[in-house]
Amino acid sequence: MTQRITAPRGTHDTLPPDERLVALVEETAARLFARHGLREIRTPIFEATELFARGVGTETDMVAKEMYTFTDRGDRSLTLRPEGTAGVVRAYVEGRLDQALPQPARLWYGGPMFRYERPQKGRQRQFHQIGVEVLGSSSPAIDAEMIVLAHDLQQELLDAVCAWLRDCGVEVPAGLEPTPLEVRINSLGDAACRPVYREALQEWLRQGAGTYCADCLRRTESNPLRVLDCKVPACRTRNAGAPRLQPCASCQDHAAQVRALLEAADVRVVEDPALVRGLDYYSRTVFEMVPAGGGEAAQATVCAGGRYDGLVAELGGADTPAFGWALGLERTVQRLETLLADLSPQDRSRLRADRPVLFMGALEARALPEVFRLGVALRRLGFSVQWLPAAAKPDRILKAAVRADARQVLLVGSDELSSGRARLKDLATREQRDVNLVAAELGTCLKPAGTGLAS
RNA sequence: GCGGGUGUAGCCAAGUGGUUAAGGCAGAGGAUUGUGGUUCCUCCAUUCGUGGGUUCGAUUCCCAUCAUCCGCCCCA
Repeated sequence: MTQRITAPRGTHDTLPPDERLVALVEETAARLFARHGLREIRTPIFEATELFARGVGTETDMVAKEMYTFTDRGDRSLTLRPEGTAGVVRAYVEGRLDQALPQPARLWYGGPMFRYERPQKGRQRQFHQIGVEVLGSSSPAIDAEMIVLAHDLQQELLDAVCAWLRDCGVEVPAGLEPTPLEVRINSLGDAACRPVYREALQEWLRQGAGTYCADCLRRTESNPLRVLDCKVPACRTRNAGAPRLQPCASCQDHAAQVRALLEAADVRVVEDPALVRGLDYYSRTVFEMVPAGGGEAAQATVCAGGRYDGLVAELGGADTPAFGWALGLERTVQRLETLLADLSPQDRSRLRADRPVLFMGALEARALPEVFRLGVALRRLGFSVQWLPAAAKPDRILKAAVRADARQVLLVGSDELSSGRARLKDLATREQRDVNLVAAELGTCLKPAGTGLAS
């Protein structure tokens, strides 16, 4: 046998029934985005390397060691995008969306991202994000609106999956759900107050240098805020006495308003002063959604984002405040999968996009064209129809119909061909009724199947 | 990038330095003579992730490699 080619490390195929889960997330998100007036934006999967270096920050791990960078035949340095925001901002500036769209511009995107990392559960080299970006407003109401959106999306997803299971005729397992998410939030300050704090913190850390772990010593110089996030117990204790950010008046005000608005929307948040994001562009509000109860799974952050008021200018646009977040598609699907975890193989096999309303089979080869013709006509009328592509005995067709989870079944043999009539059987009630072999007429006799969200 | 675990069919999984690698689920075909999920029968790994080595002989021991998982780093 020839050498088999496998999927590259850190990539995966999406196979049924997960493909439905993925589509459900995409559909649900798109629906919710539309309600918020967000428009989709599609940007290239690769960009000039310089874009990420400047936008995300040269010192970040993402840029320093995780980029898929290559040189094309024109000797340009290009990089497979490791995140979505930089590309969207680039397009916003390049496409003059500050003028072409009413401000703030409300955008969403989705697609694959690439980071060269050691794969683990919840962390792939090619993964997918769905994200939102609102550019052109510094209002705390935007922060709050987008965080509420992220929060509500998760609930809608659970509802959508449950609805889908019901449509498939599968019992929704009681009490079986993913651990609830909690929204953690922090303010990083702005261009006025953050540098001052950073300096002060760095100074404080250097004084106590001897008592910190090696990572923290390194981070003291590269990214002092991150020291506060260290998990080593000794460092944690020590950090309790670290100076806190003294946000300037406007930052305090901003944070307070975000808090108040979230409260008004009944979204509970956990203030987390240690919350630091790994990308340089964040300012003021940052947040992430993690399973409540803290650290069971290491790679469990489902959604994260924040305000990035300086990025647009950094990338050559006008001074434009903005807010955005991204959710990890695989991590989201992983959570939803817990709803399917306990299903029997029988139930599992019923998980499909669309339950057929009719299953057809030919009893003799000469009836096959008629079955085919009817099937085509019914599908053109909008019905979900399946059939056995070869003549078979009745019990065989019935079995196949049951396995396809069809509502009704129609057998066509020589008797039916000559009379032009056949018996339409309901698989649940076993009742049969006489129908003409005319698609339009047949259509009126078909019982609607559960159609899920597709309808 | 660092440290560790695992790798037998689509899934779960037994197994041993020695001719033919259990079993279950799923899948395919058939029987019960134009009407179904039961039952019954048959089939479904020349091969134990891959490549070397040790050995008379390796799925079993050793090395390498690949993949995956856990922790760290970091992140969605």
